[in-house]
Amino acid sequence: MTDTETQFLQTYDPAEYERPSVAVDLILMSVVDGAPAVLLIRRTEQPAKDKWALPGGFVGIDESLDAAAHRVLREKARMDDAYVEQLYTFGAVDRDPRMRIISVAYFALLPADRYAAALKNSSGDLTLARVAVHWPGETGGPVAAVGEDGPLPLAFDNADMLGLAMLRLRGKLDYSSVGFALLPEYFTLRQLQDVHEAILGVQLNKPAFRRRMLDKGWVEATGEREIGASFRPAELYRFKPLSQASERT
Amino acid sequence: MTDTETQFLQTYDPAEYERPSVAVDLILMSVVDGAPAVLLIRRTEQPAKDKWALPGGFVGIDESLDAAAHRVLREKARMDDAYVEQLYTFGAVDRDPRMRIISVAYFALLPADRYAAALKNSSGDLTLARVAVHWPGETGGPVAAVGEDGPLPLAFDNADMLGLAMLRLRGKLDYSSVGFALLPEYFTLRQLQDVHEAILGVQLNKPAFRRRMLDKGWVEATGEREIGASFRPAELYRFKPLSQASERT
DNA sequence: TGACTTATATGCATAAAGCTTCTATCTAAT
DNA sequence: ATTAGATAGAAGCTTTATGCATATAAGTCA
Repeated sequence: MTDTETQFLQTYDPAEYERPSVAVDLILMSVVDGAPAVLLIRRTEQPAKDKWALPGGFVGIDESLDAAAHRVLREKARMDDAYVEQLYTFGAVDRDPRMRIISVAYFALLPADRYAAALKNSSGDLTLARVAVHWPGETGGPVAAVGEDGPLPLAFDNADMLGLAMLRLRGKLDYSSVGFALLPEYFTLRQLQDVHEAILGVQLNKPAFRRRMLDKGWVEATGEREIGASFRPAELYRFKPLSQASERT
Repeated sequence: MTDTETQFLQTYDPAEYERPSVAVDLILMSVVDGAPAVLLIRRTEQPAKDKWALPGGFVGIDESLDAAAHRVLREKARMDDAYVEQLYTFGAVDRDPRMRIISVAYFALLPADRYAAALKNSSGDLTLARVAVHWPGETGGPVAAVGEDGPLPLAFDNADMLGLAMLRLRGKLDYSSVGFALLPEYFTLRQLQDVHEAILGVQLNKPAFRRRMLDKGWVEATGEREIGASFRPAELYRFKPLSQASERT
């Protein structure tokens, strides 16, 4: 910083504007039993008491947005090392009845088996709800969450956040490697296709899907085969990031 | 709002967290003479004095993010009625030396001829700088702004914002109708192709481009032809939004 | 051993996209 | 009036991606 900049700072009044609160919300998704799923927390306090909310938290004054998202992932969702990507910032004036809160939504992806521990210790305030998308393709719009015993009412604008996350996921699935964040390290091409079908909500053609995945160069055959299959075991593949950094954001 | 929520609000302390400032920055782009261009404002105050910055402003406590973006478009960029879309939120702790400022970047598009009035009245503090993208395809990364007399140094993280805007634009150009926001109401297919080539930074095949545009059903022939052309005048087309709402976000 | 089921490969039809070439239509020069 | 020059626009061929049907391979289990 230059000397003149330092001088400037001493005369600057940062209290000139009334400031909103800034939060991050996490759309932590997975694919469970052939359907997209999202991690929700039951609200025990007002507002929106007893509704279900995305894990979130306020952004600290000395904390970057990305750091806040990872902190929420750790502390509220009890997970670590997920694929995390900023999604959209929700800034309607009345989106939270308490006060003005601007929320930066992040979406995060983890394979289904990574949720088991967190859900066990949660004593019912955490749940991995099925996501019910009622629009075709990439139409967009809010989506609902469904638990074991029916629909789970979502707090605030969380249905919109969830809808936008599904939209983004559908859009990125085919030209980026996000899909692999939903699978364990070793997987069969059938599992990969199941994940794609769950996210997209459509059936895909098997030979074409397989060809496309292999042609993209994202997957690497291991020579190993799955075990415990009732019939012919499929070959196990591994995700192989492209050497050329040629992915969209 | 329920009675219990009202009761809750009376006991809630909104001053619990130290809050960051929230701003919006506008990447207002166009295509001028076959090259992408962006509207910049010369900074006359510290910090980053004499550097060039994207038009921006703080978000009012009773103002939505989208409303703030449109206000900046009107007041700082002196434009109205542009295509405006939220891009990304920049939240690094030290991105502004004055204080913690989280900035929600919006990108906006206007045809080149719409800038003339604003630039005339601006007495040199506004400029429409050429955007120099040095990465191919959708690699991503910061990009530079170039004025009449060479590079224009950008303030803060504005080069990153500009880079992300170019990336998003490249990504959306082919499957969404954003390209038409850069053209006047009536345009030739050649003009449309020129815009696409400027944004993408590559030459496109003419017959293929024409077929694709016509097949998508986005353009509508008017029967009119351009005037003043030195040779055979091309037919004028008009943008025709699809009846089915089938666009990605 | 053979029926059953899924994995994997192959061949064909269709559709989209790139490339080349041809024709049409205007201006401007002679 | 005629023609050269330049671009618009159309048509045909080739290549490539994708959908679909089918054949073969490789396991389990009765």
